[in-house]
Amino acid sequence: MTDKKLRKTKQSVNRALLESRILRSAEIVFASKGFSGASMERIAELAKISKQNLIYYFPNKDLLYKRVLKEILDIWIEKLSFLEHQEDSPEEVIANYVREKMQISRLYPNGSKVFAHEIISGAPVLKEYLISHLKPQFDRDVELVKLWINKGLIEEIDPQYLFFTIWAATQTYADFSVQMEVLLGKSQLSDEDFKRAELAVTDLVVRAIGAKKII
Amino acid sequence: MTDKKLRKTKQSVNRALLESRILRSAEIVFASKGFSGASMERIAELAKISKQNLIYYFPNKDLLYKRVLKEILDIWIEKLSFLEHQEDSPEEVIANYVREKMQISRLYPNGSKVFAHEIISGAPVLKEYLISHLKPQFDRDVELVKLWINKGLIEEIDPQYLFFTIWAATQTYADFSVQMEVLLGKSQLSDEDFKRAELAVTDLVVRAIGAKKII
DNA sequence: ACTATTATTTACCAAAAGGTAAAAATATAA
DNA sequence: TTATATTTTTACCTTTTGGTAAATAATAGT
Repeated sequence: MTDKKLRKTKQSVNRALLESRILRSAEIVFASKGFSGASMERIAELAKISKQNLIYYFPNKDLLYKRVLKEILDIWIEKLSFLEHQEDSPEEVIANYVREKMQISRLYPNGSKVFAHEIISGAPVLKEYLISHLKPQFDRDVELVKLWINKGLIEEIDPQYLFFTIWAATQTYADFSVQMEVLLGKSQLSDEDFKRAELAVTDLVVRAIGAKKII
Repeated sequence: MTDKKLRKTKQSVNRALLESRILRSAEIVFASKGFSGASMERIAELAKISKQNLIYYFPNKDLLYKRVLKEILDIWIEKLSFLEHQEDSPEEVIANYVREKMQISRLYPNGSKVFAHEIISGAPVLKEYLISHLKPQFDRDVELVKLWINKGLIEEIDPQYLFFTIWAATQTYADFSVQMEVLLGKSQLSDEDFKRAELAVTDLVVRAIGAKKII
């Protein structure tokens, strides 16, 4: 008997496709309504299946919510490793970091919003994760920045608040996009807008840490 | 007959007190659960009255929500007028602006969070307000910054993105406070933390616009 | 003291929503 | 082709919740 799980049967392929379609739909609904405001009915509707069928794939709302959160966290972990490019100069590392973070806001606005809702609500689901995963990485990254300062590579700046600022300044392009659209008089932020934003934020941070301007 | 509305009878005093107690409770619940997740029952419970009694004061949830939003917007309008201190230097104006915005995050974290939930959710209630009130003020403020640049008072910087960054960097101390608490290893952010954050953000922005450091 | 107004409680309801159970339909393995 | 496993649909149930209606209590005005 061939392995049930690994064989790419018609069913297993469809299942994978459908699951990711559901996750995308869920992301959209959670982003725009928050956990409580998101209904399984609405998520199912977006995914073009029945509510009962949705429940067949994700037995309950909590589980679905956690899966959506996990997806965006996985992306962050994968792309936002501050220490991977230690050989680069501080400017390059930071510029790259800002670029990656901004890319995520661009490519995964809904996941970012779900995360934002969760944190603003007091991180009822993610608090443990923040403690066990994010904090250790944060502490390491802070140490690296301190090292840069001690070596005189960048200006004296509080590393912790530097990170908070970078996160806020990049995350805002996902979370507060509606406000920006209104203020910029556009119905949607364009690639151009994101490119300019990326430059503006990078520039601002690089200037602030006293590193040379890049370009 | 003396004016019913203006006389400070026992009832009218209690009413005012109770209404503000309700609004504070509502703010807390909307902040931590979002609009849909907030129940009238829970708000009433926090305000120590019955649900029916709550409904007597605020006939429906939408209205209550709008009142909570209005409160925080009024505070912002009152405190965040960029043009009021035109006689000051750019550094002073911006430093003052950052300080005020940070104060609001400090003093009204729940209102700030309610606003954040609303915007992240696509501003279903506030969109019109943003267009009619915020945009005009934004446009004026942007013009002032452009003037500064043209006069050579500050470095060339994109004014729009400068504002987005300031807002994000200050707002984050209200919205993402839980994340910071975890990362800083504290159960609550202290006055000291906010003071340091204020300095860090001010410093960062002031450096970035190429103005002299203030202290 | 009596009346009118305001505040609070009690009783109730309809809609929404998460979820269970089981039948029916479809696909896969032999 | 037939038995088995997977997927989808149908029917239904319970809890939560925003809200209505009306009775009761408390306060204010005369």
